[in-house]
Amino acid sequence: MQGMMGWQDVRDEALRRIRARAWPPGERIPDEADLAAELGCARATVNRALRDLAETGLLERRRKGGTCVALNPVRKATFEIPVIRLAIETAGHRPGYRLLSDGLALPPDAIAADFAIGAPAPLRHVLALHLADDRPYCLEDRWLSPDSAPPSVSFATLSANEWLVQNIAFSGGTLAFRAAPADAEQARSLECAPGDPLLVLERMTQASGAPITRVNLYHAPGHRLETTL
Amino acid sequence: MQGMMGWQDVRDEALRRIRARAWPPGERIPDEADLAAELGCARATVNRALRDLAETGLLERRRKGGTCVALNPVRKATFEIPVIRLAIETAGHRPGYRLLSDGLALPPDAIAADFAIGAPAPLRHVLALHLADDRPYCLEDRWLSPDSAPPSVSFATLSANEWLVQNIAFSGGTLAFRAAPADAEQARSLECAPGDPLLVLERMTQASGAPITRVNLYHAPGHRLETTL
DNA sequence: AAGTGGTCTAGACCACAAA
DNA sequence: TTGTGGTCTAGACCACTTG
Repeated sequence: MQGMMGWQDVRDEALRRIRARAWPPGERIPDEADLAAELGCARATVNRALRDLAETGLLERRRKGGTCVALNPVRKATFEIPVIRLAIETAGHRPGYRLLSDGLALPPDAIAADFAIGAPAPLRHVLALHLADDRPYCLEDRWLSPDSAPPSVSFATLSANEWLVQNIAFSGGTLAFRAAPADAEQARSLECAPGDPLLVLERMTQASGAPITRVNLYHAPGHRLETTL
Repeated sequence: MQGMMGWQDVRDEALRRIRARAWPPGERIPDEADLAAELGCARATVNRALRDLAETGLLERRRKGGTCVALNPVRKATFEIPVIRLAIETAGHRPGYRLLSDGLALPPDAIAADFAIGAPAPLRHVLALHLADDRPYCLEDRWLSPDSAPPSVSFATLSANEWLVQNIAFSGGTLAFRAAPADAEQARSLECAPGDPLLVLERMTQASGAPITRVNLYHAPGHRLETTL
């Protein structure tokens, strides 16, 4: 006995063979049963290990087709999207929050399209500024479906971001990054110059298929969103 | 028998209870054995389902502590980072590539720090432009460790991006997004105006602990990086 | 038709952390 | 100390897909 082979050990051994080109890119590797026999463990253990590598994009698995080393290992980067206030605290700063405006308004076409509204209808529009150590951190520009938050809910002290996370059953959505120049209003809020490049995070949130909220987060110049591969 | 309960069914049922507040945020849920008995399946099946929900941040699990519904569900967004050429093709465009410069140079301090170089030493510096339908798509600004690519390797027709993916055993690294104004040279390459906001993707790649390459990808104005939650 | 991964099961032991 | 999740096992059946 060469010691207990846990699924992580099996995964590491497979990784070693891939990196050593013992299993070259594009090649088919032995099937689960053979590997289990060779490594002296159950097939379920091998399955767990190879499934893990497949999830990270290093292996491609197909029934009957077997398991191959991916030709173009697609890197998968994972970002954690916490509540803004927590992100600020985690970075070691004192969070602050200021509601700038809150009322009904006609959404621009791009937003209306996201809400799949036929006829133009006013939506609740909330503008708020998040601060880190009293300096502008990001500008929250949010449109809300009437179904999501009753008008009685005030975002004066608790950000919509936080209220929604705690009160709405989230089920899906999309996320996008882009860069955009600060317009006059954004520049005033974020205390930067108009035209300064801002990192924009666009989020669309749905619950049970229906759009709940559409938010743009305009981050102050210099902001970096980082993760580990 | 109420039909076969697969682990995905168990996961969906748990999701339903979380959203219906039958399992309120912060509360402890029944342990695996109880759920298995209630749902009429094996504990391993319940384990697989709850582990899945824990990975997405909806549940928090601790040995002996049991399983709780997360108080502030941290969303995890996953981006797929393919080879640039494939990203362009996937978007339905014809990929193009042009090497702009390739030679030894002294890296700026920020880059040198990433390579953990004590004394200033020249590194291989590659500038290349990726095109989509003959229009600028992104500018690749890359520094290479001497260990990674032998000087004999030419990036004239095959991008460094692609060569590295296929020839270097990747093991880890970091990724960051930020927004930056185009400088004069970037503007010329990307055919935009100086100062235009660019979405910058900074990537640092390591193999077995040693830095391999450091790249900045400057995306043409208007570029959006999207994903699904 | 047949090979391969996907999953379920029942039982067991272990590791960790809370009481 | 003890409860809970983490994992392994051996065997089984099924689903998909390729030849």
